[in-house]
Amino acid sequence: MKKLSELRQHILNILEASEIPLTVEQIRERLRLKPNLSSIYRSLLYLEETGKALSLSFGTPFRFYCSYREHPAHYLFCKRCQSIQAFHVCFAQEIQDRLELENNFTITDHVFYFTGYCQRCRPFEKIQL
Amino acid sequence: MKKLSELRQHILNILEASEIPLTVEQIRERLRLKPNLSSIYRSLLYLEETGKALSLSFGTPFRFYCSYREHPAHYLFCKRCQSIQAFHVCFAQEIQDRLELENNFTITDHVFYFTGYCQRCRPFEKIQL
DNA sequence: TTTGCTGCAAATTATTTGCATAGTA
DNA sequence: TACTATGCAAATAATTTGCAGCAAA
Repeated sequence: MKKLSELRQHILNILEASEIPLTVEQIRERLRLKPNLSSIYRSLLYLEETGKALSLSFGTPFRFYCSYREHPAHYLFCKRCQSIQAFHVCFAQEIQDRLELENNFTITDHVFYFTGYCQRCRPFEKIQL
Repeated sequence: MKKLSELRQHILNILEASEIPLTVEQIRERLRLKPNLSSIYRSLLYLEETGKALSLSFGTPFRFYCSYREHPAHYLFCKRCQSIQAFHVCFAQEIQDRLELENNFTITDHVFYFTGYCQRCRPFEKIQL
């Protein structure tokens, strides 16, 4: 019988306390006794499998994790400084039902984010390339 | 002066011919003379930097690439068989302007997909975990 | 001649896995 | 006792990088 161990519960609390998705490193920073990274990865896998958490990436090589309680949130991801802002306008539901019907698809989640340049990084936009 | 080399042009053609995003391996399959993977990665980086292509991931450890010509397309991604379907309802523009203004953010792209179970994999949904 | 593109091999990095140990019902 | 969680070290896999040779302006 699988259990929501102390570590898993702590990680879930951290995810629920954050408005934006966190990396594994950021989760570890927020844990007092620093568990092994593999334990964190395994905990996150468990939380995903039990539908308590969700992982996504913004095109970066590493993943971000968020709780379902905070979800559905949607994000602005800065391509330069990799900062994240959340916004809470969700119109996915409007088309979700139609998509499920038209495509014979069972939708469980969605991911929606914009990428670009945040306030600080706007001046650097034109410099790219 | 950087150039759209033959390889880069071929890769762009492949991306533009595909309705759904492709992995690096899938791109390589579609190229007659099989170039080195690192050359493909470098070409894709170039295409991204010049705003001709875009990469995303569906939570998988590997990335998918698509052309801007096909973009904005949006996807249904099956968590079980990893198949992709595209749909073309886009309502991002409606809120994009508002988000840019409210958050002092310059939006360049967006990524939007639903995950779940496709027609074939629906019977397996309940079996998970 | 200079600059940039490609192949090859090695390095890098996030993530996963095997195994031994510790914790818990 | 039996089962699950964790730490540690090693493995894996996608991607990146250094460098030499090649092609093009």
